[in-house]
Amino acid sequence: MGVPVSKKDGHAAFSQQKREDIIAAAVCEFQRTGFDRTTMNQIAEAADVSKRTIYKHFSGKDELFLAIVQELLQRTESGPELIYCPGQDLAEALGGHASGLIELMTTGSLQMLARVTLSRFLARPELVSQTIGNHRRFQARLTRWIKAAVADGRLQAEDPDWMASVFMGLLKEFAFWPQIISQEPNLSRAKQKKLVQWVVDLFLMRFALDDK
Amino acid sequence: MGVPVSKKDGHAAFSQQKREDIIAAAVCEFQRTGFDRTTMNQIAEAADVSKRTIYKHFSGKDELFLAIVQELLQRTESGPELIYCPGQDLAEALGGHASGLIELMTTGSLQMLARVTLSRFLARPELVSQTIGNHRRFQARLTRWIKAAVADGRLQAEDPDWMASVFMGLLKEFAFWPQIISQEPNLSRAKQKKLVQWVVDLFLMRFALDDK
DNA sequence: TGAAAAGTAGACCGGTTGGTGTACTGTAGC
DNA sequence: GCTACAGTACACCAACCGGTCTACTTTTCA
Repeated sequence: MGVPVSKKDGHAAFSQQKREDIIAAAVCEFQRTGFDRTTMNQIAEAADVSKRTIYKHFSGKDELFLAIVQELLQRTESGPELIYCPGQDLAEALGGHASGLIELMTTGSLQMLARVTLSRFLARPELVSQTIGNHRRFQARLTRWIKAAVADGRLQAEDPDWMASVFMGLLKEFAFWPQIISQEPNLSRAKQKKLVQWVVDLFLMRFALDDK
Repeated sequence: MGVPVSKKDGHAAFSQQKREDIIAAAVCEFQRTGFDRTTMNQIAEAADVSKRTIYKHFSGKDELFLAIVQELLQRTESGPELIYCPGQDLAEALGGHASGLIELMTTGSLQMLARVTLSRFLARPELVSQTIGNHRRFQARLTRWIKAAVADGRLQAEDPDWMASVFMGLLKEFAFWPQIISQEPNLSRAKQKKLVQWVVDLFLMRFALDDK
């Protein structure tokens, strides 16, 4: 059941490769045709794998989907780090983080993943709590950083979750939603930079306690 | 093909009623079970109509879906009006508009419609350009208002689309996306009010040329 | 090298579903 | 009553799809 992992590590290499091929193909096909309209045969063919092999790795279509969600979570959660250090230049730290986030959001493969999972989550809302849980999860790092900065007396003592949402909301409004929904082209480097600067500026103008 | 309209008006009344019943039922069922999992039989039963009748009105499931999207567009586009008047209190105008938007976003039936259409749009991106077109369409009114205010010398002369997106993005981040995706409860009246005030405040602090 | 594990090809099945065909009723104008 | 058209009831179909089975080959590694 689940992932077949041999006792000896080396044994899994070939198998692991197949598994990844399947996931990659599934993501691609789900994105192209949507979850319901994508057939297992289609995925097998795209992965260049026998259909039976898919069922050796995953109990069924649903588990395949879950594996994809896990992949998405892993990728977003291993995103840009953000650690608060006293005396740190706030603008610089925030700017770096924002750039990292935008980089992540503008990755083609991540966008595809996001479309697939979002589409399914909208159709079956009960899946959200079962897999992702709280959507604030995606701003946990930022929230933690803000808390530390507040505790250090450099940001206003408002609700850190609120503050993080302001920050993320602005980034997403320009660098995520239009691309995900309307398939607008990614922001150019120049526009990315301008956006980051603008958002960081706004954030600090509104929430910073000292200007330096 | 299309809507069957008899030569004599009176004749169409019954037919028209049936058509509306079908759409209403389809909306309801699509919301409950999602597009793909909703069957034509199910819709027919919910509409208290023979399945054959559905096919007399719509060529198939897809056309039924399009009719529903039209309904959604109509409802959002007949949303809160916003007209610029010289000498107008900017904060008041923006605040009123924001409240209207939030009211719309927190309507249960609209949220469900949004989920159905969004889910489908994410799965079949080509439908977006065929139906909604540009996503800025939903902020057209606000953009027009901003343009007028800029022309009147009361707002900074930045890109009005950008400014409108900042405004809308913040509202959506708190009053739309969490509810649509994670099924979070709607904002309480108090929180709504606080959000509106906060966003309007921020917007004017950043973009207004005079403070009064 | 050889046995166990993994992968393959493709036939197969049961259930579902969008959509039709058909024979019928109800109604409204001529 | 006749014609035309909307609606109805329901059997029916062809296609599809998730998943299984089987007999077979390939890979892995002790």
